This record gives sequence, C-alpha cells and structure tokens, in this order.
Amino acid sequence: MLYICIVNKKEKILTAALELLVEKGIHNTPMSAIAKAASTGMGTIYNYFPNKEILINEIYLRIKEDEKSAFVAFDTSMPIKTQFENYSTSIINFFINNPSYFKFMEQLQASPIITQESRAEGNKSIEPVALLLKQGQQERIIKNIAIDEILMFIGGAVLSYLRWYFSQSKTSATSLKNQTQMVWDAIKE
Amino acid sequence: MLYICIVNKKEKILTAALELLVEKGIHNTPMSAIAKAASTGMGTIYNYFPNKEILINEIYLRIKEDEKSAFVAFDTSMPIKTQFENYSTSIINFFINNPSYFKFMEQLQASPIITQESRAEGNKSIEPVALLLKQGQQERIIKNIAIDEILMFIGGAVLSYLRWYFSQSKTSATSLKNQTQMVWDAIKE
Amino acid sequence: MLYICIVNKKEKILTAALELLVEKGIHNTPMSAIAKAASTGMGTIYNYFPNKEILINEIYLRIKEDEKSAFVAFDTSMPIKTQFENYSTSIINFFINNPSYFKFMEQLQASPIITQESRAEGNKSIEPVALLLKQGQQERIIKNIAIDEILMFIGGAVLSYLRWYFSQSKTSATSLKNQTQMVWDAIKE
Amino acid sequence: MLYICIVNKKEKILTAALELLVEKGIHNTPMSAIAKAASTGMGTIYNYFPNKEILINEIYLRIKEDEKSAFVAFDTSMPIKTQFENYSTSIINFFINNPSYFKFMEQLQASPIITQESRAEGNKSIEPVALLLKQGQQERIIKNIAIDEILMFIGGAVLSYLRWYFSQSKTSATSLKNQTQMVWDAIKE
DNA sequence: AATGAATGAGACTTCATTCAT
DNA sequence: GATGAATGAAGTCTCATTCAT
Repeated sequence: MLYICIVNKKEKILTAALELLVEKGIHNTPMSAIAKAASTGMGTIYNYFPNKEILINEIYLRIKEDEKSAFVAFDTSMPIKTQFENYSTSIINFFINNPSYFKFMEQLQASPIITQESRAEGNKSIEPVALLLKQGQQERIIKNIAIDEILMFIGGAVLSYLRWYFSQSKTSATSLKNQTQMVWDAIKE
Repeated sequence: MLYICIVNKKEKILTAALELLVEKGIHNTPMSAIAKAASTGMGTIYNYFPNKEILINEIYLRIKEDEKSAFVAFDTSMPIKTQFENYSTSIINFFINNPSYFKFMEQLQASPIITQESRAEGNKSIEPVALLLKQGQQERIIKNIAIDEILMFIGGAVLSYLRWYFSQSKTSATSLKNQTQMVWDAIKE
Repeated sequence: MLYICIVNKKEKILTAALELLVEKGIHNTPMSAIAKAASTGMGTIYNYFPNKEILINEIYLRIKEDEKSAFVAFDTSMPIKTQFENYSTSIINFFINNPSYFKFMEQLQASPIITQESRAEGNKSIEPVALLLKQGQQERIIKNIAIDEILMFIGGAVLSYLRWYFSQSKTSATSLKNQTQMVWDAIKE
Repeated sequence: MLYICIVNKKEKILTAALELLVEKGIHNTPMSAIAKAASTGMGTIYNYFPNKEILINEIYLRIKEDEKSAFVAFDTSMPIKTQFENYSTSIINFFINNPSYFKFMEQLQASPIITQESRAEGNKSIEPVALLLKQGQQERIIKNIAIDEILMFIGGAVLSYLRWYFSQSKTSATSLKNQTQMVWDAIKE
C-alpha cells in the first residue's frame, strides 16, 4: 500500500472518530462504530492508536495544531489592540468554521481523558497571545493582572461566545463585534 | 426506621455520588461504587432515583438550588455596580467554598445527560441578574448588547476564573478583585 | 383485626396476583406489584405465602378447586354420552366465564414452577371423569384405550378449543357443539 | 476463521440454548449459562442474536423449519385418510425423535416471547394440512367445521398425546395407533 | 498491514426476600 | 399481624481490546 494510503487511513479514522464523538458523545461512540464510519477494521484502529483514550487525545492535539496554524502570526507593526482583535476574531472564526472542533472541546474541556501532557502541549497555542499581553502590559495598555488569569479569562469568553453562537438559530452580524469589544474593555487598562 | 434516617439516606447517596463523580468522572463511577461510598445496597439507590441519569440531574438541581439560596437578594437601593459586584463575588465564593460543585458543573455543563428540563429549571437562578442588567441598560450603565449574550459572557467569565482559581496552588488575594473588575469593565457602557 | 378481614386479605392477594400474572406474565409481575394491587405491604404477602412459587401454586390449586366445585356431580341415571357432554360443556363454560383462569393455566401448564404435589392434587378433579370413562368402556361405549391416554386427549381438546375460542373476536354459537361432537366421536367406540 | 467454524458457532449456541431452555426453563437459563454450555464468550452470543428474546424466537423458527422439512409432501394419489394418518404419524414421530423440540414448544406455546411474526411464519407449516382438510370437506369425508377450529383441535390432540407419551415410562406400541384413530374419528364426517 | 469474530469484565438495573418498626 | 425500606445476588447487555487469519 502506498504511503499516501496509510496517511489517508489514519486521517480517515481521526475524521470519523471526531464526527461520531461530537454527534453521539464519547460514551455512545464505540470503537466498532468508528471503524465502520472510517471503513476500516477495528484492528486497524489499534494499529495506529494503542487505545481509545490515546485516539481521543490525538484528536485533541490535532485540533490544537489546526488552531495554531489557522492563526497567522501577529503583525507586530500594528497597534496591540488591532493585533488582539485580529487574534480574537480569527480564533472565533476558526471554531465557527469548524463546529465539530468546538463541540469536541466543549465535551472534553473538563474530562480526565485529556492527559496533562496533551493539555500542556495544547497550551502552547496561546503562547504568542501571552507575549502580546505581556507587551501590552509593559506599554500600560493591558491591565496589570497575572497573564495566566487574563488568558483564562479570554479563553472563557471565547468559549462562552461560541456556546451562545451555536445555541442561536440566527446570529446578528454585530454579536462578534460586541464580544470583541467586551473582551477588550475587560482587559485594557 | 425514623424519618430522619430516611432523609439521611437520600442525602448520603447524593453526597457520596457527588464526591465520586467529581473525583473519578461520570463514566468511572459505577452505581456500585456510589452504593459502597454511601454505605447502602445498590438497590437502595434505585429506591430514590429511578436511574443513574436522574440521580445526576438531581445533583445538578440541588447545586442550582443551593446556588440560588446562597445569593442574597439584590439590594435595589444600592448602585447597580455594587449590586453586580455583590452578585459576582457571592457566586464565585459559593463555588470556591464548594469545590466539588464547581467540578461537577465543569464536567456536566455540556453533557447531554443534563436534560432540557433541568437546564430550564437551573437557569431560573440567573433571572434576577438578567433583570439587573436590563435595568442597567435602561440607565445606560450597561452596554446595549443582547441580555443573553451578556449573561453567557458573565457565566463564561465566572467559570474560567474558577478554573484558574482551582488550578493555582496559591491564589493572590487580589485575583478575585481583578476578575470582578474585568467583568465589570467588559459589560459597562 | 377480625377474622373476616384476614380472610379477605389473603383472598385479595390471590385475586390481585392472578390478575397481574395473566396480564403481565409471571416474570413481569414483581411481588411489589402484587402487594400494591392488593393494597397490602409486601411483608404481608410473606405472612401468608412463604415465597412467590408457593403463592403461584396456591393460585393453581384454587383454580382446580373452583373447577371441581363448578362441575355438578354426574347424574348416573343419564346415558353416559349425556353425562360426558354435560361434563365437557360445563368445564369449557367454566373457563369461558373465568378467562383469567384459562390464561393462568395456559401460562403455567408446562412450567416447572407448578410442583408435582400441586399437579397430583389438581388431577383429582378429573377422577370422576376417569370413572365415567371406565364405566363407558365396560359398557363398550368408549374406546378401549388407556384411561390416562383418553383423559390427556380430552384435556388437550378442551385446552385447544379454549385457545381457539379466546383467539376469535366473534364465536359462532355452534362451535362448542362442534367441539363436543368431535371429542365424543374421538372417544366413542 | 473458516466459514465452517462460524456456522458451527451459531449452531452450537442454538443447540446449547435449546438444551438448557428445556432443561431449566427460560427464566432459569441466564445467557451466561448458554455461553458456557456453548463454550463461547457471552459477547459472542450477542454477535449472532441481538438479545435473548430473538435467540429464543430463532430457536422456535428453526424447529418449525425442521418440522416442515421432516414431513414429506402429501401423496395426493392416496386416500385422504391415509394422507392424514401419514401426516399425523410423521409429526408425532418428529417430536418423539426430538424430545427437546417438544419440551421447547410446550414451554413457549403460550408465551408472549414468541412474536406475532414468528407465529405467523411458524403457522405456514400447517398450510398443507389445511388444504387437505378442505379437500376432505368437499368430498364430505371431513366434518363441516371451520378449518381453524379443526386445526386447533388436531394441534391440541398432538400436543396432548406427546405430553402423555413423555410422561409415561413405558409406552405401548399401540398408543400412537389409538391416538391417530381418535383424531380421525373426531374429524371425519 | 488489515481484518473483525471472539472475548469477558463490568456496567446498569431488577426484584425476591428480610426485618426493624 | 402489618408494613415497606433496605438489601445484594443475579440478570441482560455493551464494548474495549486481542489475535488468528
């Protein structure tokens, strides 16, 4: 089998698993169903992922990876507020365009299935934001609060906005603007 | 058996269940473990709760009930900002004083186990806040954004603060103040 | 409590149990349901019947008892054919008038729950018929076949007629006559 | 695994289940016991049969299938009485040679576990007999009674004969002849 | 590498029976 | 005698994982 096929097989499993996990929930998604949806045998999944938890962690890491690559690097020539707005908007649009990513994160955010390693790895995606905030604090644009606390605040705001977004049948065009405004007002000096 | 004993038995089950659920996660907490922890037979649990999901929903509702009663009514003679700070502080302290309540909510927030009925019932606890915000908007103190969106924002901020709080080994005394400040700055006009 | 009450209590239990057993089936009829239907506590049932199987056997014996008393003694001055027809008709009418008796027997006929003792006791109800048949054989009216075999044949015919009767929505008036005719033709010399 | 093995596994389960069901009764035969007797894991049974009831229905249908194939087609050149005797004898011998089939049918005849679909399917096995009887009625050899009623009568007679047969320790060679005689006398004009 | 039938531990749930009141 | 809450053994069924092919 060609290399490209093997890649496809692993990808197919990850994709099928994600789709089922967000649709049915983790504990209503047996490995057999994933195998079926990915058109593979159950044993094949175990060739790529030693067990179900590792498969799920890998999905988690893929999403975080994707999240990172979706955000184009900060343009440091721009004002911090602009940079922040760009980040905030792009991260939210990322999840709006990938609803299953959001549903997956919602479901697994607090789950003991995601290991400390995965979380640590995943948190790397916000490092650039931490740097931006730090710079903002030096310039006395951002409140002088522990970076961790601010980051958590922003994260919570993003999640809650998305939660609200997906619960609405129709979203006003201004809601994202409102959201960005609120977050900025919250963290700005 | 005395009436007081019967009450204790149900309470013991709810307490034991909560403790185990937050410690091990829902799907690593078999009913048998709950029975053992509550020092009852497994059948006894089913005398009080028709099934596991209903038991979990009842815990959810108990917490919401407790949450409501923990918050003393708004003192409408006070400025809106003060009222909001009181609310914000009391809700956060409530969960800080009941860490397992928070862990339970974290885990079940997005779970399909919590029924629509439970959620609707639970949401009643934020009605007074909605009213306060509406009044604040009329007085042009609060941003003119859909109440739903603001409420979701506040909820997300509270959760993320608590998440941060419990992840810290040592919390600075000012962090809660910072948090309250950020939220207020976010929603104020 | 008055004696009459105690009697009533036992009867109520037996009646409620019969009703539920034929409606839901033995294994969908918990003792708790019987207690509820009989408006007693579960413990009370165990005061009268050591366990569920004994309760069921007692119902069986009651029906057999009732069956015996429902059939008026043979009038030996009548022709044997007439006596047999009377018997056949009365036994069938007995079950037609007590459908739950029939449904109970259908369900428990072949069940290991009914003990050998109960069966032996129950078979006493057909002793007069055995005597009648014996007499008929001596008079060369009835086929010279082992009484046991004939009795089983008649029993099977009665059951199958009733089964057919209860499966019909509308029964022709002649069907019982046909049935009696068939059985008589079968056993007559 | 070879195809022949797979077939064997399903057959082994069906055979083991039948053996246990007739020996212990349905409700004293846990799936675990069937698995043990069939030398499989419990899960294997559920690979072939979605649940216990379906397993039992499949046994029922297998027996009916077997019953059909055991009876060679009517030889229409023979007199109706001969054809009927052949049928009657072959059906009884079928069950005498397969005692567990009989015990199974005895136990499940009136059970709600056997679905309407299974019953309908199973009843196909008596269609040829219905046709034979109809022809007999046209030739005025068989009594002019609803075919349904006659069929039920014959079925009851067969069952009761078998019941008697298996209750005897020693059976006279003539009993089957007697039985056939009785049934024929019952239904003949 | 790919497969999927086989496995059995373990989940949820029921219910006959007991026993303190 | 009457009660019914408490019990836990035992039932049905699921599913992560293995391994022979």
